[in-house]
Amino acid sequence: MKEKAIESTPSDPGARPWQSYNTVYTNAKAGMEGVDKEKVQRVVYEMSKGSKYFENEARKEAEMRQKIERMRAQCEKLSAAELAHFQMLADNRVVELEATRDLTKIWLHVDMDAFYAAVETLSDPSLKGKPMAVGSMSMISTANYEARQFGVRAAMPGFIARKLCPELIFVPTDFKKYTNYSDMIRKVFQKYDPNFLAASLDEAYLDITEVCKERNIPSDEIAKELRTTVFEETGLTCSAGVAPNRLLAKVCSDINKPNGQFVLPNDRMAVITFISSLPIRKIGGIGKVTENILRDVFGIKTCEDMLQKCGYLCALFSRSSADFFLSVGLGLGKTETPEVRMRKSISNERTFSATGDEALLYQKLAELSELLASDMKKEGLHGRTLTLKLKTAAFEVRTRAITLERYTCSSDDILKFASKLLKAELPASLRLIGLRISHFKEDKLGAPADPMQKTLRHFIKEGSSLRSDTNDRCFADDMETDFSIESHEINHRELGDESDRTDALDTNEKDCPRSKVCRDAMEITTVSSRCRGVDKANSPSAGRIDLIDHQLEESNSLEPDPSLPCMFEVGSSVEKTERGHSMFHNEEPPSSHQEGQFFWLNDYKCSLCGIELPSSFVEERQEHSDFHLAEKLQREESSIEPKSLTAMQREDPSCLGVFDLYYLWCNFCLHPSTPSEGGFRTVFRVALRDQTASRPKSKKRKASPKEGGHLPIHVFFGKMNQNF
DNA sequence: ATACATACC
DNA sequence: TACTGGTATGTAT
Repeated sequence: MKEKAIESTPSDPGARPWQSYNTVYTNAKAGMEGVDKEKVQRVVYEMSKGSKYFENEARKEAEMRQKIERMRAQCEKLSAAELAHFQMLADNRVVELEATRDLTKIWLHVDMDAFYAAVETLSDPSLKGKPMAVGSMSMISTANYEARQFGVRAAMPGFIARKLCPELIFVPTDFKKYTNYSDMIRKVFQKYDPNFLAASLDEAYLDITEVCKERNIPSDEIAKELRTTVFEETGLTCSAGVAPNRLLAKVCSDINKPNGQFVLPNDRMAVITFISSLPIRKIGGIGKVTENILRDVFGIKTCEDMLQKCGYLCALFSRSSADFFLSVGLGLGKTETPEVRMRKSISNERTFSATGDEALLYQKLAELSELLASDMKKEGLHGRTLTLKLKTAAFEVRTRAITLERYTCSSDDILKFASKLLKAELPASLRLIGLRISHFKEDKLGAPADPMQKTLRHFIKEGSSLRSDTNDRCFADDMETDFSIESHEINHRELGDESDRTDALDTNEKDCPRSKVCRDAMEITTVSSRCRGVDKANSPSAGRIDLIDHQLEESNSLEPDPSLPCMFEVGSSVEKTERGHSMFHNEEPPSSHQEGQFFWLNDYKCSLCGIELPSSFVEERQEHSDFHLAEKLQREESSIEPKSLTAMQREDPSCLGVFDLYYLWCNFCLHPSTPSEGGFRTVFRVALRDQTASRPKSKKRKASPKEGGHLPIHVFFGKMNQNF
């Protein structure tokens, strides 16, 4: 009796189960061309099979299949009339979208090659040439190109990666390091487009239209030059894509990765040709699920297919989704630089080994609340909507949200409501808890909501270029606080000690380019005012405001360094006292520091001598700022809490309130590394000089006349990272 | 306004 | 042993 051997073929659904287990990291990435994909998939499958994670992935996959089936059915039950209707709608929309095509801009997308891994290789050159991954056994952030040859990829758990590549070297992530390098490359980007858009630590979009025009250099040479400069500055390679819009530029930067570039000319036919054969998955915003849906429901594989099926797309998707798909089909994308990019939420989450221990869970929640509140304070954010995120031991994600009566940034509030939300979900075995705050406070006009809060405008002379006439409505005339405005020219001497002042600056100029910057800043007209409306000596509002009005655009000499957001003055501005602390509170400043000289802190490191702040300094300052904030809030009760900058304040810093400034000083200056995300658009710099505090017993400095409980603030206008 | 899903790095 | 963390946005209710 002859029986046919049961032979598995690729069409047998159960024969090669690994083929159907696709995750983000089984997808191809730059540098994975020669990889045995079949083998990688098999290993990934074998390592994952049977786990909770795997089961959840299977569940998600099934849901996706269901969705696809639903949409298929929807397609089929479309009548001929309906189809004709949507087809017409779609055709019209395509014409409308085509009319928006803008080929006048040249966008460049820069993407560092294996950024984290490359940085780590710089710090430890022995890693060069060896397969290496940044991350842990749980998760890999980045793999270098050697590791990618084994199928090891970002977003792959380390233990699977090790299976694929037993000799793989793991390096733990060190965000501080990457942020440092990120600041360096952004400094380069800024030269080509001061308003460039940072997409992440290692990616940015630059509008190079102007540079190309001004220097009369083709875009490919600009790209080449930029990449060379980045390499010279950092030793890191990057790839670039040039195209008429950001969507295409992003696609282009991936084409000749690593260490390459691709230019798509500003020509409609070139764009159409380019896009037509492009697989939709290459487009940013189209991920695994969308790819599957578009392929399995509509048979769409390339961007060209989007236009082919535009009638169906308009029939089955929302307006915004359909528009996006049609735009992709036309090769359209954003070409303008957004005015301001405001953060919309802030969150944190932690994964831990799954537990149902409620005390433990509440403890984690408390930790997250503290963390979140502190992050919010750093950015001056106040939000109304709190979202609790949970991941069960089975990897199911749940979110529970509540919108509060009033805005808050207090960890007590957060914990209180987060606990309520959590309580309703217990008992549960959880492996992750997260908290998010959104719905931030911002009144549309960007004015301080506190009528008692003086804005910088109050301290600016009539006719000053910073004064904008449009907004006097913000400030009632009947304010109790009275500011006597005294205006005077200010020179070096007034800001520092009498002795050796000029010499100090001159001697140090070569070694410390910063000192030049500061000297220029000091040669500017100052307006100072005195507030006597608030009695408390310590109150931030009882300060004398010294406003140094300065037009950055007209003076390149004050070009601020975005990676050095915080400025202090040796010997006077930063001292260890009740309300101020010095880097050098237990010792004399190093000899490289001159009395009255300004220096800059970057990641708590001094720009002059590189000395690092003692951690006690950081902690003390944190407490200090919290103390004052709490005190202020308590005192002000009803009204106004400090906040992040509004669009208007960015535009016109004279809208800034005194409390806002104080807040910025407390919470921003103390966290100089905070603003490294995002571009460089914001318009000013703040430093506070506390003359009321008692002087340390420094031999170099005699106690200077006290200012009778006033708290002077120096404000330097200049460009700065937009995210603070 | 809330819940959940998708996407990106 | 072990499958992240932070932000934005779309979709559905």
